[in-house]
Amino acid sequence: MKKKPVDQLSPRVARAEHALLGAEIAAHDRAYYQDDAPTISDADYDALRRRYNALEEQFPELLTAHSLSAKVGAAPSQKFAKVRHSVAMLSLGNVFADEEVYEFVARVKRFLGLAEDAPLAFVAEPKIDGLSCSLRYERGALVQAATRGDGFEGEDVTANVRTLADAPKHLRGDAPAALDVRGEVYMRHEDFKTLNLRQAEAGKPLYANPRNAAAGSLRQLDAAITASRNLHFFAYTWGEASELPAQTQTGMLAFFEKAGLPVNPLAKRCANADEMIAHYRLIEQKRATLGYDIDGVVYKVDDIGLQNRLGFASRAPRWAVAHKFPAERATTILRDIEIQVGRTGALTPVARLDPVTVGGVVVQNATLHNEDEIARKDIRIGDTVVVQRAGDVIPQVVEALLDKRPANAMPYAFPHICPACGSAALREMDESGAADVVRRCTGGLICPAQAVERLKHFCSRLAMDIEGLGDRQIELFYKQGIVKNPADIFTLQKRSARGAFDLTRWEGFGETSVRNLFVAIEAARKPALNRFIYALGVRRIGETNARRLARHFGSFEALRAAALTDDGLAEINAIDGVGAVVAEAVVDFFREAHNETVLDELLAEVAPQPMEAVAASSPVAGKTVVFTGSLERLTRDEAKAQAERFGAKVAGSVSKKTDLVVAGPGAGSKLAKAEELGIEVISEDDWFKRTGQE
DNA sequence: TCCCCTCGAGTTCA
DNA sequence: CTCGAGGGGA
Repeated sequence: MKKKPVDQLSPRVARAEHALLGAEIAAHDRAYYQDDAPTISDADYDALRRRYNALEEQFPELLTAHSLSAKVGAAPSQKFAKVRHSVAMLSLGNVFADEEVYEFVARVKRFLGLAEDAPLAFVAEPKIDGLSCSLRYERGALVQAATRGDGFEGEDVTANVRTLADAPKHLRGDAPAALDVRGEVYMRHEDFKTLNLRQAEAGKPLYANPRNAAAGSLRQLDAAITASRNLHFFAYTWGEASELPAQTQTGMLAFFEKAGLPVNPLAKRCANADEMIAHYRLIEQKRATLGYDIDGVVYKVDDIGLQNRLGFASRAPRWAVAHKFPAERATTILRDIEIQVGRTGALTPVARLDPVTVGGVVVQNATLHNEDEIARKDIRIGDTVVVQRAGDVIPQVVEALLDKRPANAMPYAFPHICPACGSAALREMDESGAADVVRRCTGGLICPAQAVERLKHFCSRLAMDIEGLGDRQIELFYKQGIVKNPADIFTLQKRSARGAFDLTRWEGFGETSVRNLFVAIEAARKPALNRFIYALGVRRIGETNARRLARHFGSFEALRAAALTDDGLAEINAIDGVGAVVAEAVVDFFREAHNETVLDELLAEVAPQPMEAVAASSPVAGKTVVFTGSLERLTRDEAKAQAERFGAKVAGSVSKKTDLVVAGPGAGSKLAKAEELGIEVISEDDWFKRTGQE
């Protein structure tokens, strides 16, 4: 059915269609997000969405009728219980080039204090493109299975995993009292094909790729459906274990195999980087004939003792890395370049593309990063461009194909005024005269785009976490003029009661949802100090720096008072991890006259909670430690990593700020200095005892 | 002064 | 998830 262009509709017809579309999209959203069973194709869904948005653009009054917005991205499915992983399921670092593999090996050796040419064995195994799962075995019996989730908490899919032939109910032979077996649930190509044929016959939607099919099949309410999907499993690592049956990765794989768990046959022990890369090439060659999807090769240090010594950097283990196959690419036409204005005024160019499938996903937008990026790649509107999904997720424009460029294509002129408020958009210079890569709107307080983005940030999950005040609601409230700054959120109810406006008459805000919104707002009146500081959106103050400030000052008043004095600037600057630039940003924020007013208004409504004193969770927390002499059980890097894990700060030299010196044999001047200053000196063994490691 | 790591900010899609 | 830049150790 061909629909009339939106600009030919009467407002009445538009309203009716908008309402119908809203209901339809909401139903699809529910099917997709909550039931894991999309009822239409992505393309059809996108068409509905586009039409819906076009209606709103043409008839802005429809924005008040937003029954849809409240539901999008709403609470995840409740049908699976949550499972907390006792050992987190982390992701891996990625490398793409051979060169980086050599660097990885060198980095590992350096951390372990090994010579460059010292022997060190790794295991190389295919990286299966499925979904990670943790299978808990107690006394050899499968008792629970959980998805990865966010790495810390997943979903309980025990009933479904029990239907997998690859997941034995009982392990063969001797098994530890408790063992989390981890691996990948995946679907083979032939099963994927059969499944989609069946879906098509039943008039059901097709799965985009085997991974989605595996994910959709595992997260079924009815385990009988999972059983019919013929999912497979490879074991390749473990989480919590009462005891380990082996001391190496290869040993563990052998144990898995003996216990009746499938292990990928292409896992191979390699003596050095050259062998690892050779095995990568071999796997790459076999990729097409494996019968299942893989997206790279994983290298792990074989020795588990060494794995433990290496430990984890912030997000990923130091002892493993994924060598990814080159990202899949596609070509499409760049129709337009749109400029978005961020909370800090940053102008970000986004490419609007003709829809194209890349790696099983339809891509229509891709970030172009910044002005220089567009110029460097000489990307022009109308160009045929190559698109890839970086790290498998974020689409990016790789290059423009010059031989397909339309003759009239002009170099892209990046706007020098803000598209939202018309203010000049400038690139800040640092002292050396180098221009910042980002061009920023200077409209600051008068720019509506920045104001809205700041409000969204204020309400967001990691900040004030006000449920019911999502992006759409904030845009609406701002547009309607009832929320202009953060304090306005907290006076909504009062003003509503006075009859300044009636939310319940705005479609999409029934009495219940308005009541819930007000409850959520009330609940946000006593935020944790760190969240409150983060919510203010001070430049350069993200989650971590906000926490550092909160911990140091303990109360908002203390922070604010300090920011207004010169000594305060120095004090902020002295906080570990906070330097001159960040301290300056904090002080600038509090000294801005408009911010003072906004803060006063906000603090009349909200009481950020003082922080409890920094928890002394370990005996060395908060202490400054110096390691000296030759350590026999730890390398310097390890010692440092350990100390930081226990909340201590590591310094390179002994001063009166030092709390503890850990001295090995041969300690010289540092030890003497420590004794001179009367600082406590302990041995390496004492360190292990002190930190409760033995 | 250089280099490495961490942090902030911005973004996509399903 | 990635890029750029700040912070801090060498």
